[in-house]
Amino acid sequence: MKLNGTTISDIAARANVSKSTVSRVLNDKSVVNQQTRKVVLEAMESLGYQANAFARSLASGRSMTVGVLTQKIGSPFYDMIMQGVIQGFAGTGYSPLFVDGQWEESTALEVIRAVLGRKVDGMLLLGGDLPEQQLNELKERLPTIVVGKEIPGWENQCVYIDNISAAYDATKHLIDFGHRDIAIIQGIKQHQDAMRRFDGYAKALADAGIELDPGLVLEGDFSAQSGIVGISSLLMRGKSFTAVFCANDMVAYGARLALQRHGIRVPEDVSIVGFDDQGESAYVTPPLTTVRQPGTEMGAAAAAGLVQLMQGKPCVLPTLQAELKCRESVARVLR
Amino acid sequence: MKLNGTTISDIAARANVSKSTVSRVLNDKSVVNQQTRKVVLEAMESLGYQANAFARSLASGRSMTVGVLTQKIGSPFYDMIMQGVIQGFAGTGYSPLFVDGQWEESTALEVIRAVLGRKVDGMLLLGGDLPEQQLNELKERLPTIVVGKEIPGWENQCVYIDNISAAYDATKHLIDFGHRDIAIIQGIKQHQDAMRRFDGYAKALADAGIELDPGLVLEGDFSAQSGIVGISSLLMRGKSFTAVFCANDMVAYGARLALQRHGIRVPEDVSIVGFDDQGESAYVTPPLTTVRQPGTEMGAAAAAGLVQLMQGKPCVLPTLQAELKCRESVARVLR
DNA sequence: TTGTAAGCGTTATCAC
DNA sequence: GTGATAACGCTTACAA
Repeated sequence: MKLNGTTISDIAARANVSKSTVSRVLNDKSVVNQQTRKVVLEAMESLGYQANAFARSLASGRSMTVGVLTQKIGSPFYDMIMQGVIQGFAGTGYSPLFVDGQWEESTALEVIRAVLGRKVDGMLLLGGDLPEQQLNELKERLPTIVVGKEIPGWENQCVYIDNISAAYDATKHLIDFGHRDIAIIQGIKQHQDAMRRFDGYAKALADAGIELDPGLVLEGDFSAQSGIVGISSLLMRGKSFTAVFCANDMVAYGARLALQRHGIRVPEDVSIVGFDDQGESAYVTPPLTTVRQPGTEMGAAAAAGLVQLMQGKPCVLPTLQAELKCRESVARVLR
Repeated sequence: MKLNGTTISDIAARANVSKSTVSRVLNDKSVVNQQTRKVVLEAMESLGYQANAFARSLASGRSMTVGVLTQKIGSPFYDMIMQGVIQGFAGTGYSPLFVDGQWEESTALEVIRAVLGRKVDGMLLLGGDLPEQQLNELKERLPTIVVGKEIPGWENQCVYIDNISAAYDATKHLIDFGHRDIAIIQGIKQHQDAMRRFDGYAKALADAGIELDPGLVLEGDFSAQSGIVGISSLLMRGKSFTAVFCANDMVAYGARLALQRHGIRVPEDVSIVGFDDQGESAYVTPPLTTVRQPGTEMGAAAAAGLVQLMQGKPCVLPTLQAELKCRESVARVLR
């Protein structure tokens, strides 16, 4: 790992060729004499040459960098996606530049500006709620793909799973196990995923001929704390229920804890299903039945698609399926 | 959010000044006439100017970017640190460029090369085990700070907590509660943190006059699975123990699950303490008693220190303390 | 306080 | 196949 400031000229001199030729072998595109190429390569090797990415970008107009806007580095689900994104770009020559929008529109706009100043060749938006106009301006300007959200008019530039049918399946699973009084603790209200998960829940109930009881739908914000609050509210009001569908796994953890605090057993007395299948969920007690979102695959698919787009090729994004992981937090209700 | 390719010349023309002047107001450093500055600023505003970071870096030699080598984006503890790093750089003008070493030396070296090609002004190393020589070459070349690890000869360039005394405290807590047969499920063997946590455990036992029973020390790798395996091994061999100190929280989750599978209650029959205090730990059942590592603070401190270093100032890194969070996974042993 | 001009390390366009 | 040479957009002495 030599760490010097060797430039293209140095190696040109060393190899007795012109800068142009060096540049050619560097970019591998145009044809260079086998022998010449070899000499140049050797010169690079011995001088420990490392191309200056800035000079390259400035001259070529391409940065080989893509901006990745996250909403909160550190959230379990987006971490999976980020992993996938990293994997997806590995070996493509593009480097992801992560910036964090912190769930705030103004912050998001600001970091996007910053990243545009770095002349990224493309943009990956992980979740988040940018105003439509900004979104479209972005899309106009450079290849952009959105992960974890469906946006009208962005067909083929969004990677997401069908939250409605995933939530439908989760709820139906509960119904199949004999549950009828199924509570739901929701995610952040304006959040697209949260709304769709509710819709799926409602639809499953409707299809099973179960009337939706507003007293069983609780607000929440994707946090464990909101799971605790949700259960407490239910209990305090004396609502009877045998199952809870949680907006995500963190909410499920909180719900499970609150239940146990009240001496209510999971799954014997109350069943729980979560959403996301974050890493811990297979190991909590009882192991959580939850909807697995293929986060890694989503990230990787988005990255791959973006690379296609940046190379001017059309891109086809796969339709990814969520999958219900049946573990041990759901039991058949005794009748 | 205008997204055009306006350059310094455009705004120079618009403001009837030279490029140099525009550059001056851009960099805020040298003195510019109040009136002139105002005109230039207005021109920038109206044209939606966004400086080209590459051209800037190429000309100035500074990139205002720092490379952050992570070991595995997505691991709970490093996520906390990353959060802190992002916060720490916010508003400083520097942007972190995250690259992932994947716990592999060759990968790490490769991504470091890549990041050096991007002419980062500094490096932040989050954990990881680079060979000493590479490390020192790096340090020679540019401001570098290591987080989560103590390296001899890098005094004042490492941010870490004292794992030995943290593990000592955790173990002592168990001892204070009357436990004497305390098992430990370790982290990855060569890992510095893992070794120190073992040392702290051993020291606490020794200080309490408890002989260390090799049959109670289990290998592990920081995964939940290794927690399960550890407990199973203990049980299979019929070892008697009343407490388990786990290398991290994931291991603790696994241990707790394995215990429950065997009908052993936590904390009534066996107490557990973890390490890290990842976000879920306060909400699992029972809420986990664990050592809280101030990950966010560590990341932020490292970032702040690096900024100092990059500006040629000396930096003082704070000594951060781990803290035992007593929750509900530890009980007094009945005698 | 402001302007001129020489780079910074590459790529890209022409000739040769 | 290869080599000049002009960009690329900005910073920075050096003058004015």
